[in-house]
Amino acid sequence: MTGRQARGQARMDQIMAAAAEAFAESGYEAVSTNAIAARAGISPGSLYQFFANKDDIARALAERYTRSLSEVHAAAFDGTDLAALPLDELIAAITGPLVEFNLAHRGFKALFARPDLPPSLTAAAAPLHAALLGRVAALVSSRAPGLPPDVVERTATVAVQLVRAMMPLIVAADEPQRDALVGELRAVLHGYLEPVLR
Amino acid sequence: MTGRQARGQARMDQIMAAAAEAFAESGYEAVSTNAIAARAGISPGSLYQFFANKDDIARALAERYTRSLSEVHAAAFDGTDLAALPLDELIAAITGPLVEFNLAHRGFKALFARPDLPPSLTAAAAPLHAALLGRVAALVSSRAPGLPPDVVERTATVAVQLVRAMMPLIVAADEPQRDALVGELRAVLHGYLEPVLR
DNA sequence: AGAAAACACGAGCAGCCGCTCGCCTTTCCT
DNA sequence: AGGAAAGGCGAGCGGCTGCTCGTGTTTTCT
Repeated sequence: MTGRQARGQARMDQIMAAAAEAFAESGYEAVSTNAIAARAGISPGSLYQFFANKDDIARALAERYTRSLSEVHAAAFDGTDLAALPLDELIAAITGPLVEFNLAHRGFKALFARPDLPPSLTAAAAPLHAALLGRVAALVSSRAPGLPPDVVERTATVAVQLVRAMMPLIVAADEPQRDALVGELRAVLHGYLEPVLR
Repeated sequence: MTGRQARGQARMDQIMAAAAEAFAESGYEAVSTNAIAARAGISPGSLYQFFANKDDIARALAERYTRSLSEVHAAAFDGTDLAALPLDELIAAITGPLVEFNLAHRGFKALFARPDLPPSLTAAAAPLHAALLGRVAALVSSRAPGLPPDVVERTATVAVQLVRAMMPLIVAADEPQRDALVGELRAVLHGYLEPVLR
């Protein structure tokens, strides 16, 4: 592989970092490509040497987030034997890494949480979301073996939605309040799941 | 009051209806003013005879939604003596009208649920949101008199957020699934609130 | 009837957007 | 050393957007 990989890769990282910041501040479509280039300290032309168009930048960012988040999922779900844990600890073991991820990558929400995201982003996020749902559903099913499949899936959907709903509150809060809100998230999940899992 | 109130008011309603549809379909900034005018069957120039600019259309829509929703709130909270109701019925009495409102006005979410809405909209929605929070907080406080004020407020914030989180799921679902999801919403609220209210 | 106000039109303006293209510089390969 | 690839630049293009303005029509006054 010849080519300028060191310099080029560094530029791509610069651009993606600048884009992530800008998207987190102002949202995807409010940010112009020229603004991203300026923020990265390069010219508009240089930006298009590495990315085909604006969507491509988002796609690359999404891919990076997706990879990172899927590692978080793997660590959270495949680490210890979750089936044996008490519900409280199960919830804490899964929500903990998710909260950390969202705190560390604040641009993530800005890209994926919007209601009208570009199709390329929906496509990029779909497999990850489906995998997460599947993992949660498997967990629900294993802890409440008698449950009909449609109830399992609905329960998983709602649980995932609850986490996504509380995340903006948690991320936006300052440190002292944040821990309390994480506690509330766990209380919500516990209150919802405990009766279902008998 | 002289002037063309009948014709003019009818035009304003046309424009707002067209805008609400378009916003619900594609989101606020994806919709051009020329597209709104075309959809309303009038020229771009005519549109600007009734609205100062694009934000003004959103503001007028928001105001209409706000007024309507505040009536819903009033009916839901001030109707019967909620303090005497069992928790299940209290939750049902409040969530019911809210679900109905969101089903009837699907443009509402499109305008207010976006993370980066124009400042004029945030300003328009803020008092309503604050009032809702206050009502919920008052209810929580009256049912758990010993609770510290900051806990009351946090509980109300979370409860409101839970409703807002489940609403997109409910609105997007088809009829048979919808009722199940409304049931889930109530189960979530019950599971969360019951321990807090002892 | 006649004047004035309100309504309606639609070509087109200024401005921004995503993106290109011609030209130069730096880095790598042999 | 010298050629080729990769990186870098920034003026500016085509296109779309929110919005205007001159002109013409309809309605409501006295």
